[in-house]
Amino acid sequence: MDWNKLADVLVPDENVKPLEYYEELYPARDLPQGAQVTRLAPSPTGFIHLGNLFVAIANERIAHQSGGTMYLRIEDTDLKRKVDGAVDAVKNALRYFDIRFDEGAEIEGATNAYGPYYQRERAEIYHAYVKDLIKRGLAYPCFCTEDELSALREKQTAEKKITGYYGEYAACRNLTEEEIYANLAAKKPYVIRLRSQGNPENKIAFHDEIKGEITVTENDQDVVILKSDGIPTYHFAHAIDDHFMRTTVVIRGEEWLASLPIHIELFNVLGFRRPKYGHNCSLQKIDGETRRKLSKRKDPELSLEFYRQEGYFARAVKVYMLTLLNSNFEEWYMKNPDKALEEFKFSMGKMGKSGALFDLNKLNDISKNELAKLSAEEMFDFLADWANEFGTDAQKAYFADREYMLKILNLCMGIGGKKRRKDFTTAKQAVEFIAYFFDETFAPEYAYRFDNETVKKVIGGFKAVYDVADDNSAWFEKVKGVAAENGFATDMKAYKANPEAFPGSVSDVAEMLRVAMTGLTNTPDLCTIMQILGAERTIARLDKALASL
RNA sequence: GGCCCGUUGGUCAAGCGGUUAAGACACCACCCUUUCACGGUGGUAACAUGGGUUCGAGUCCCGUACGGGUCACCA
Repeated sequence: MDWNKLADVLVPDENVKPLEYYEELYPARDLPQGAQVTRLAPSPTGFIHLGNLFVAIANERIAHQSGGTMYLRIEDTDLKRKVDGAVDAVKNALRYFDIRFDEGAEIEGATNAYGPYYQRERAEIYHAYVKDLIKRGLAYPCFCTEDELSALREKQTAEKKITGYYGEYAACRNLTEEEIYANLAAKKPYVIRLRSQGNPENKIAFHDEIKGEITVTENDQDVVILKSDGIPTYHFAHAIDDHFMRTTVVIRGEEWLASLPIHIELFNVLGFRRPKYGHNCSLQKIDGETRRKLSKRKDPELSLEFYRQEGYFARAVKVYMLTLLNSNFEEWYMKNPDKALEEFKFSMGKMGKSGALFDLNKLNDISKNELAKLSAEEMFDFLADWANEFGTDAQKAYFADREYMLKILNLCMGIGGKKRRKDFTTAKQAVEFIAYFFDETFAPEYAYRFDNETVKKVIGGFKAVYDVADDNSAWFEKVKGVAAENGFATDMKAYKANPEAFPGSVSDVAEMLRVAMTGLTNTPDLCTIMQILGAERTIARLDKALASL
């Protein structure tokens, strides 16, 4: 077999440059000692979810805290899945979470010296190396059809053999020169496969940056490296691109662990030095009885876009991701609540070895705490931005009167008090929560824990003495007065000591008034709410509540 | 099914041969309290399982079970 001739026929010289050319075009990066080069390499499906962000944050930290570089590469080798605008979607989603790329696809102002960053535009490089492999007898054309391959798979399954294209099953591996040229002359479509030299009996010890020492078996699959359209498969593109883009660390989901043997062989055969790998466990979710990894298809609610729509505070999501990513982050953050997240020393070794279950409770708690750090003005902007993009018209209108809204926010956030309140978890929830401050959206569902007669007496009694000019203590004295008139305990200690002696306490009286005013049982200080609403609307609401009884 | 990875409270998790087995979220109770919150204190609750090794095992080894991942001209 004349491999040189075959290589020339399959990949004519005029289509590629000598291999040294590429090595010179993409020289080793000039970076300080220890600096890491990482990347995010999504396929442009337009869908980016929490798992992507999870990996992105890890890659970003590893690169930037070492003084290195992170770039964005687009794995668009599968045109069936390509979606227009997907690259912008990825960039926007990540920018929302403050993940910045130093170079790569669509990254303006960067040198982008290692591009192109779209794999489809890198065909020439792949072809040059495919040609080299063919010359060396390490790759060959395969003319098997899809039907033949699935027939093979069925046969192997029936015989309980390992499925795949390997060894004796690799029919095209040993095609004669005549057969190959005949097939080519007949214009049969073909792919290029690797002629694997491995033996799965051989185990290789491998150090994974996250999982530690693991064992992998040698690859013996003659995997496709170039598809019939001349575009490489992921495996081949990964080896070529991460070599020439001079990636030093590849952090990717653990679903790639299974194909690591292929990648190891590819790097060996190409004569490239491997990057370090860290295979990180995928985020999981409970699906009925079982837990499983987050999937694009099944979990659209875990799309990053979902978090924007819900109005999650970006920093909160990031903090949550970090607590899942590095087990010692949470402790560090508790000790250093005011430091920049970037000051935390991120380490791959601290990444979990088993998949974490996504916990909305925890995220919500973090969100409340993060949001409680904002000023009223910052909160205004955050909520207004969300409402403008996702809110109803009525909700957008909330923000027309800035002074009024700031009063509400100061109250709801507990600004000026000893301790901040933590009523808000997301922009959406917050905007819905404050709906009762606006008559257009005030739609109470009164639910009292006392009978109508009592409620009527309480609300009526309070209305009779209410004066908008009262300060907080005068106001509360009146609430107590109403309580006393109706036999309710005005002293919590006395009430607790002997609850049977009273129908309820001031607390219950306040709750009735609160429900009447807001429709809710948990709102900030009622007195201030009445002040913000003003005398006229307060009376109107009390009347409305009375009327409903 | 083959191969790989994993298994500490409901959830996230510390732990690297000797601990009363941390902490956070959630939950419960109590305290504080001028209503709602915030906050504080305390509580319930865990090493999948069977064998080894060892004076001693959550920690090391082997098996079992269970869970996850993967076996494409998708990434």
